Amino acid sequence: MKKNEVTKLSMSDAQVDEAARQFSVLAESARLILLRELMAGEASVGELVERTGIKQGTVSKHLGILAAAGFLERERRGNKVIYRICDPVVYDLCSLMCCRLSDEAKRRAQSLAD
Amino acid sequence: MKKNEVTKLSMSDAQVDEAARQFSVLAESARLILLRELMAGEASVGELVERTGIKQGTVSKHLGILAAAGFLERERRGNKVIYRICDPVVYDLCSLMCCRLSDEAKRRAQSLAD
DNA sequence: GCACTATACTACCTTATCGCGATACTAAAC
DNA sequence: GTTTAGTATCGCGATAAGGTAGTATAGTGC
Repeated sequence: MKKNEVTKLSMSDAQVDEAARQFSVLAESARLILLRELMAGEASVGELVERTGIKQGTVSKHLGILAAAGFLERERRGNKVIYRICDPVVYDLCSLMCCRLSDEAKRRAQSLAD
Repeated sequence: MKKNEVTKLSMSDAQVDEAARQFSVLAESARLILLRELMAGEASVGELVERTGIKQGTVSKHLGILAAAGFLERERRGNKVIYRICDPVVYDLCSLMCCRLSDEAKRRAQSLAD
């Protein structure tokens, strides 16, 4: 499957639903913050709670959602659970979105200059 | 800003919020369906209503959301309004997600084989 | 101006999901 | 086996978003 062929007309409605579901997993500030932390390397739930200030239950829930979506993988290590990014696509998706945001910012600055 | 530097640790919480908002725009089946149609070329609201079977009010609303997010641009042509994709990033984001989905499918098939 | 078509806007209801607190589970340590 | 730290889950209230119907606005042709 080549990149530019994939999205043109070949997606079934079921695939569209699934894609939407995948995007919705990334459409949450808390989850992006967790991903951002995990981009620096694997971490346990407790470490992420400490670093982000998000409540434990909430962190656990979001990590579960990210793992269920296939972005993260879990590993039990003693009485801790380690999460790490297991799909490099995460980096690409976030990079694209970030570039897009900076471009938008430039565009808006341009508009203001008029 | 280089691609692989962007998302590592440099995003502020405000940028994360904005990124989440952008992803949430794509986290909707109806909007992905409209994007899929528009990937074949520009189209009017009426044409999109016809092709997708989605109600006019709903189509108009979603097109408005996509345009507000900077994915689409509007052009009034007579008594019709034409929409078209104005940000090529859309193709990349959707391609990445589609490739990811097919990979996931393969992974799941592999798991079933065990 | 008047009818007709195309698009946008508003209000309402429904559904989904977030964050939180409390609680239950799991594994190590004693 | 009991305790303790770490993690997961459940139930709740609140908030946000989607879909629809109805209405308003804008352009076209007579």
